[in-house]
Amino acid sequence: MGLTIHTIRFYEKEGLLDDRHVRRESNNYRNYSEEAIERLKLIKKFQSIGCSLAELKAVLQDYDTNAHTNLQIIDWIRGKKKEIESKKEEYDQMLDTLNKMLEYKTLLMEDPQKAQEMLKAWHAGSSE
Amino acid sequence: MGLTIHTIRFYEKEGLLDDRHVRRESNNYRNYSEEAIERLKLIKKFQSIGCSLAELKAVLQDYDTNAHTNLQIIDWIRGKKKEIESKKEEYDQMLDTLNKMLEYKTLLMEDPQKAQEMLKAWHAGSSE
DNA sequence: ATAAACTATGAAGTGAACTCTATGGCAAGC
DNA sequence: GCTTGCCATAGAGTTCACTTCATAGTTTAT
Repeated sequence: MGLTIHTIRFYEKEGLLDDRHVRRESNNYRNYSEEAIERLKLIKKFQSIGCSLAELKAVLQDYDTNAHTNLQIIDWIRGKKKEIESKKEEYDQMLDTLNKMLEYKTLLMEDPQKAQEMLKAWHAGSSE
Repeated sequence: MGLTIHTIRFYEKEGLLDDRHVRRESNNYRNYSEEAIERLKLIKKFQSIGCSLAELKAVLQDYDTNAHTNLQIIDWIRGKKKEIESKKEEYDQMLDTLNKMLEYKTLLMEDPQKAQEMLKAWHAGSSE
């Protein structure tokens, strides 16, 4: 599933997987449960959107101890949603920027003079 | 602008800023041009969407030498756009997941039994 | 039954992106 | 004129997330 054995053991060592996820066979070899696979997928997903392992560890532990922190978890989820939404906006802005760059570079190949003008107009507007 | 002096000097050392951006005064102190500020903003933006400094260095250098690589830059921009778009999709999926988690956790506080049912349904469906 | 290929452990190493330290020059305030 | 504070440099240290290494036990293939 795209993770090396070393990475998974590293996660285990860091406390992202516990006894429920990793059992030992008679020869001391690791045996990963279905839950482990679900959890690793979850880790990959959250990680890909910028969560650190430390953050994930804290949240996952809270999450599965089902402790007295449901409200805190709900807060965390809400916060994450906000983060993701603002990240998406940033991405939209970047797409705008990239589109401008693309337009400029394309124009530069077709009509360098007009490209120059475009550059000036852009610089004039970007001071704000 | 949210960067320490150390970070900026580090960028300079790494070749992300050059003579056009950083001039020296008679006492050898650095003097940053307007272009430097624009460039640092650009770096911050691109970095925040996951570009490495190495990648930025390469692209920026190509970009401002105005060398024979316009087509390559255009390709890079197109590639980046794709990346950003798929990243945005990932974020949407994450929002879904978070919404489900939120729903579950909220339900757990109101009606633990129903929450259990929800969890089972979710696990049954998530095998795909 | 012996070698090849897997598993285990703890610990050291890597690369990215800073961040800090040590040392010293210059400059302004009291 | 001396301290305080900013600037300079080179280089060491830090954090994160792995990744590799050294060593040793286990399983499988020939």
